[in-house]
Amino acid sequence: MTAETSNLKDLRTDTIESLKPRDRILKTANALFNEYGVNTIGIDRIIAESSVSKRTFYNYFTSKNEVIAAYLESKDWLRFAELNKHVSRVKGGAKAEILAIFDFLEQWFSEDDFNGCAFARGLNDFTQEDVKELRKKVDLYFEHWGEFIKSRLKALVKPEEIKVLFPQLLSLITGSVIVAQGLGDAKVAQLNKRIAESILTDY
Amino acid sequence: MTAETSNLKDLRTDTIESLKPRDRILKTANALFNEYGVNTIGIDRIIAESSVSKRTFYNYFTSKNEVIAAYLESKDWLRFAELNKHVSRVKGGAKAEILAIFDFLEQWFSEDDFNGCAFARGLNDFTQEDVKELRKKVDLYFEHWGEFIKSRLKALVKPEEIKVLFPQLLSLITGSVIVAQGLGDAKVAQLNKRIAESILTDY
DNA sequence: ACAAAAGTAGACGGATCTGTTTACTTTATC
DNA sequence: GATAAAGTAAACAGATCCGTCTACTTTTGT
Repeated sequence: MTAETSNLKDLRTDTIESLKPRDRILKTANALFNEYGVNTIGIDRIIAESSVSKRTFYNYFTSKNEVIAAYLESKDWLRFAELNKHVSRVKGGAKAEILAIFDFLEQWFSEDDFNGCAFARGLNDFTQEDVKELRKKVDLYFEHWGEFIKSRLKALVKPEEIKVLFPQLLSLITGSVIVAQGLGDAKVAQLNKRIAESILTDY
Repeated sequence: MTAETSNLKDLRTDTIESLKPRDRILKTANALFNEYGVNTIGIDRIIAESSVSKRTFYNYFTSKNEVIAAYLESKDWLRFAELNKHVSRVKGGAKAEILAIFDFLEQWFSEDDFNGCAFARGLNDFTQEDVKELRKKVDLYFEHWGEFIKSRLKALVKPEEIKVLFPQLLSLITGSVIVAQGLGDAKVAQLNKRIAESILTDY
């Protein structure tokens, strides 16, 4: 995330009116993209709901894709900021930190604006040539999960076992998201935490 | 699926030229929707690539949404037709049949046109009012997974345990899809099969 | 063989979307 | 307080997309 980019965490506590134009745009875009997806939301809608003129919009962003990129960057940054904050309170080493992911997920799924994962969406949305840069943001997000999980696994298991445990844990995480979204059931995170415990039981 | 609707399995073996107009449309739409998603593909593209006139298109389908609906119905029908065929060869009762899902998944992920799950996409694509009917098709698909899995679990465990095991198994399945798509790794299905074995180990 | 059905080709209207531009107003800075 | 920066409002071009329609040709059934 660039230095001049506000992050969404700050924006969440402010009212739209109190924000500067650029942050109003970001906050509105975040809400709309989150609810309806980046494809079905147009620039005009973002402009109207953020009470900003079109000229101002294009003064801060050179294109729609750039807003989407900023949206993804913010999501990525915020998700891991919150995850790290959550995990930092956990005592018990690498294993406990991995298991804490699922408590974090349950919390996330319980937010009233939870609507699936923007990056899982992105796997499907950003397949065309003109959105390759956005697809890179998606890949980055999954790499961040890789860094988070593998750095903990390294303290627990041998390198060969990471090749098994990492895809398994990532499946449990992403599967939780889909099931929570599809069945509307946040508790699935705790059910999958039990599985994570069992596959890490010897460590 | 309605009686006059051809299924995609039949269409796969035929060349485009040998097919009747309606089937050419379906086959082309299937390929394009699968690769680029239903939102980024327009009617004109489908018409051009299926070598059909616009009039003919609208003679068989009253709207774009109707083609998407037919596409989803075909996918749903074909997926469970193949899954049931796969499972029917398995000896070993309900548990073995559940585990066979993951072999089926690996096979699916290894297809060269694998590009994630149309219904996981649909969870995100079909949120607007005018595509409620399409969202219903998505819900139906997940209900079919529920029927498939729960009917087997009933033979193995008590009803309360189904409430735990079903979301867990569905997470492993959907998580496999996302990870296979995101990391491009079909082998994740086998890794998750091990987990499924362990959570069903006492049955 | 001939009429009806089904097909092709493609123009067209109306809507929508992105991004540019013009004309004017407010805000901020020195 | 004057000037420059930043904002509003909205028209506009160009592209795309869905669905309708006209005009013509091919196929099919009896």
